Amino acid sequence: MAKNKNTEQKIFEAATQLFLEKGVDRTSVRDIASKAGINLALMNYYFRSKENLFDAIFTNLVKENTKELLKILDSDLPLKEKIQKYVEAYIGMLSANPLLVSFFMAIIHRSREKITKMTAIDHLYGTEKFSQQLVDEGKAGKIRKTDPSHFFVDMISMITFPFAIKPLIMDRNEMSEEEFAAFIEERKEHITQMLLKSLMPC
Amino acid sequence: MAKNKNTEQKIFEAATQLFLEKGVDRTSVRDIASKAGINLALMNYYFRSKENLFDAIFTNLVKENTKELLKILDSDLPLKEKIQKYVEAYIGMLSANPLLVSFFMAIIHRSREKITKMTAIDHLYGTEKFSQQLVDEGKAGKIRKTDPSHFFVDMISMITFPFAIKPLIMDRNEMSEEEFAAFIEERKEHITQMLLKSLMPC
DNA sequence: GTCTATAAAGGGATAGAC
DNA sequence: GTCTATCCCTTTATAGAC
Repeated sequence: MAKNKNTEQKIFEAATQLFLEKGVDRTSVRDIASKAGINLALMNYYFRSKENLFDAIFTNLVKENTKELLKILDSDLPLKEKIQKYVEAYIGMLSANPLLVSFFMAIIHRSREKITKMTAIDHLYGTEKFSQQLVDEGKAGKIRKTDPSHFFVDMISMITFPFAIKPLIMDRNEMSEEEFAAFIEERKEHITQMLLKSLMPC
Repeated sequence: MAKNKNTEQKIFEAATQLFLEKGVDRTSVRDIASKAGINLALMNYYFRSKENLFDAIFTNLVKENTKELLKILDSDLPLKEKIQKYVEAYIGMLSANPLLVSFFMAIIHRSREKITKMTAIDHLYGTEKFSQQLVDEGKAGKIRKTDPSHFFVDMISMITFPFAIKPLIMDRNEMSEEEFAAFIEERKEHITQMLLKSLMPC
């Protein structure tokens, strides 16, 4: 841990990394203190409890990583361009944070009860303007009439799911890390085409 | 727990249910013993350790629930019919076991290191015959030339991912359990059409 | 095969000195 | 704000009686 950070930051960053890698329930407060280079009493001093620290980290991870994505969805870009930009930005973000999806999936299972009460999830599933755009263009006959709920689910499924099952994909296709990265890179164009094709009236 | 089961079964079934609901790391051996109506020493007598019990349960869950799906993928059905049957059977199976995907996602995160060594995952990602079929029909000009790796990932992403994020979908779309079930039911036809359309030469 | 009792380790959290 | 020492609880696993 770098010295030019305050203690709170050091704890926060050490815990973030450990939670992402080992999972919340397999990371002890002692692990966090050790990685942060402090003692375990300080975690309680700054964050009151491990669960409270987890809440803060979860919120931060969601907000930090979805900012750009929400901007795209809420922009005035034309529909097809918006889809292309969103897919590209989302996959780009996940490539830079390859454990994020798997971690979120684990958290949804772990914290089913409280997750919908955490306001951060607003950032994970924002569709209002985008949905309206889909409906409008469907009515105008520019695209095939499309149910926005299904379309949005299709889109985020194809974008994110491969990251969640990365170990399986790599193993079954005998891929190296580089090959997996290339596979994911291919999906930017692949998913965009798939989605746009589904919108075509034909 | 029913009395007409032997102790090993009672432990196995109690643990399966608890692991699915609370997660492996949030379930204690005491929880399992209590739910099974026995004492905690018997878990070690029959399964040696909690981790060993988990391995057995994971393997069983995968094998039991993928049997029919593999049969379809390995059958001699024509491609389009096979896709339709697979999507329908997969969604049907997951609707009957709504926590399965979320549990698997959590396990992939928890057990990244050993998961590819567990032979059960062969059952989760079997594509040989199906891949060949896609390649063959592409060469024959019956469908658009299609990369089977991407196609298979698209398919299982759209089928399974919505179950993993069920709490988010329900919350953001203000759905009841029944409405979510209906949404999922709609996806059988929706996903099939989406996949078939992507194969069309047009 | 099933039980009680307990060992041995690790967990989160806090008291109190500095 | 940071530390050491410690409390107290829960965990997994085992020993040994029945």
